[in-house]
Amino acid sequence: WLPLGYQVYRNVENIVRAEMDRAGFQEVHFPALLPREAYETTGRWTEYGDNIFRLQDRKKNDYLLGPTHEEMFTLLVKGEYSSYKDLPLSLYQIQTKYRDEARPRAGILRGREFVMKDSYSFDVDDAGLDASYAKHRASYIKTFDRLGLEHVIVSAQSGAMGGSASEEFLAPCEFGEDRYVRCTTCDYAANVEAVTTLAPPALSDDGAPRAHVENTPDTPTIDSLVAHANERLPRTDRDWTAADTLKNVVLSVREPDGSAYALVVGVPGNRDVDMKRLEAVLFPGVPEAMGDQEFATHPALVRGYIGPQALGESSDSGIRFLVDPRVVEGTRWITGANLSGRHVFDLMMGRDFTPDGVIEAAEVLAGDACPNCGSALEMARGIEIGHIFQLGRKFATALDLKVLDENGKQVVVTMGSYGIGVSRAVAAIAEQSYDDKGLCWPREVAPADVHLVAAGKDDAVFAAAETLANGLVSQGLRVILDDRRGVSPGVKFNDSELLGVPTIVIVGKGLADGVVEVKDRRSGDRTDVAVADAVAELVRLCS
RNA sequence: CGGGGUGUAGCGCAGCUUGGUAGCGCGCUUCGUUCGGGACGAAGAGGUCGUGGGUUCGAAUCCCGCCACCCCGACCA
Repeated sequence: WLPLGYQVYRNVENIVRAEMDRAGFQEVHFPALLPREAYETTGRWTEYGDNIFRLQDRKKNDYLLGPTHEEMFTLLVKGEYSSYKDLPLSLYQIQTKYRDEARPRAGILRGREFVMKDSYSFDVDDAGLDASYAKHRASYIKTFDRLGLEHVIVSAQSGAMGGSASEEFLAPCEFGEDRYVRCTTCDYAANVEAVTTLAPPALSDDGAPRAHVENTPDTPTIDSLVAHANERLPRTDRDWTAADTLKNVVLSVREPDGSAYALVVGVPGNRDVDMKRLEAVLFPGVPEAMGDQEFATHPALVRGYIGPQALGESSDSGIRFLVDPRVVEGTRWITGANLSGRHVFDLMMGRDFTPDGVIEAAEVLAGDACPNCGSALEMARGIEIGHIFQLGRKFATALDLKVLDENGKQVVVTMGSYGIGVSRAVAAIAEQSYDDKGLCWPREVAPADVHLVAAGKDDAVFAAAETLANGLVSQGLRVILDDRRGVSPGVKFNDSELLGVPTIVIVGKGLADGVVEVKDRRSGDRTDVAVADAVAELVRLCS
């Protein structure tokens, strides 16, 4: 962090802290260097996988650099409190976190060391957790508003945190790493990982044709299959499309204990399997495309012509088979016949095959139906700036955090955890506010209130600029004074726009008429202000 | 981890194919002129060519290893 950037960072951190304090949460501070034990107890020493930085001290004891602190906060509360009267309680810290990310990138937006504000709520019952969650949610909205960050709240997957309800705060940005959908009519919004598919109603099988196997040589891909079907086996009412086919994707899923199993996912042929969604629903299992070698050990699988008849845990192959929610009872599909060069047509779900269950793994497309109201969904990208979880009792149970309730009975505490990426927020603000001239900081986070440019060569200009700067500082404003001698005005003007301080004041040729020029960085509007009134006017502008 | 790319002056890059005196722009230093929208002239400073090895009379250039960084994918505040 260089001087001006660090100033912005500190402003962001202070706003986050102020809003936490205002909500009644208390700040604490843990070490980043933590002993292994607590993380071993909750299983996250292994479950968190390669993302933890692990190290040993001189005595060969294991330590980790904290990726998040649920365990430590749980132990803190366990040590300090023992009564329901002490709850509800919310604690937070603003601290450097370490995660050995598979792919750090984009500078400050995603580093392996970053600053996060993490808070944790503790309640005796579910209603209390709901209230604490709502309180954090409201506090986050206020915080991001103050930071000048446009944000959307979307349903999310809880992933490695576990727990039930989870929402993300995303800053819309075309360079964001997260994709999310938003309903065009109702208020539904969700990360693509968490979108639920609106399943069509089941169809009756009255009068439906029997399944029939057809020769479809050289059609290992969906495109070639659809083309072949339209040419040789045309429908009378309309053309075949990829959506009429059932694509069966073969995967190998590795469990945390090291074991692996084969999984086939059936999705309509017009959609790919979205690995992000798949990972989210299979967590902590880790899916990957099945390798050639393993593929060869499953004789039931005919590459390019895999069909559901040979799949399912009750079938001869015993291979687990899950389908997209759109594959409902009575729907008929073109799919592999488990024979090279052949496909089966009118294969009916429920009549001709029965999968082991349903899985949300097909890619989400713009225009898909909203699970709430059925209207079209639109797709956008965003930067994840906050994430809130209802953890429930996972950590409290593992670490035995209990309090006595009003009946004198031990009850397990229920928890929430809430994060804001503080250092990332700096990047998100920059991404949302820059223009073609440079940065354009919202006033509350800007590295200064006023960027004062002394434009000219006369000593009088520099003297007046310095006097004005002192006047502003004495009124509590933060000022950058560009008093470089011998640098042409154009250079200074451009630099002031590049740095993005919200108010730019030019002391220059107007001085002869007793005025300075006040420019709004964002709008570009300029006004002349009498030198005598400048301090008062700027104090008003910057408040 | 899989795929692609880059390391040469403070920054951005050319040179490498075809081995032989290390170059351009910006920035920097000094002097002079200029001074409200990225000024001009003159004179300068500045490089173990990422790193280790090999081939060669000779390597930034060819060969092998390693390291770092960037981009795309899976992971996340």
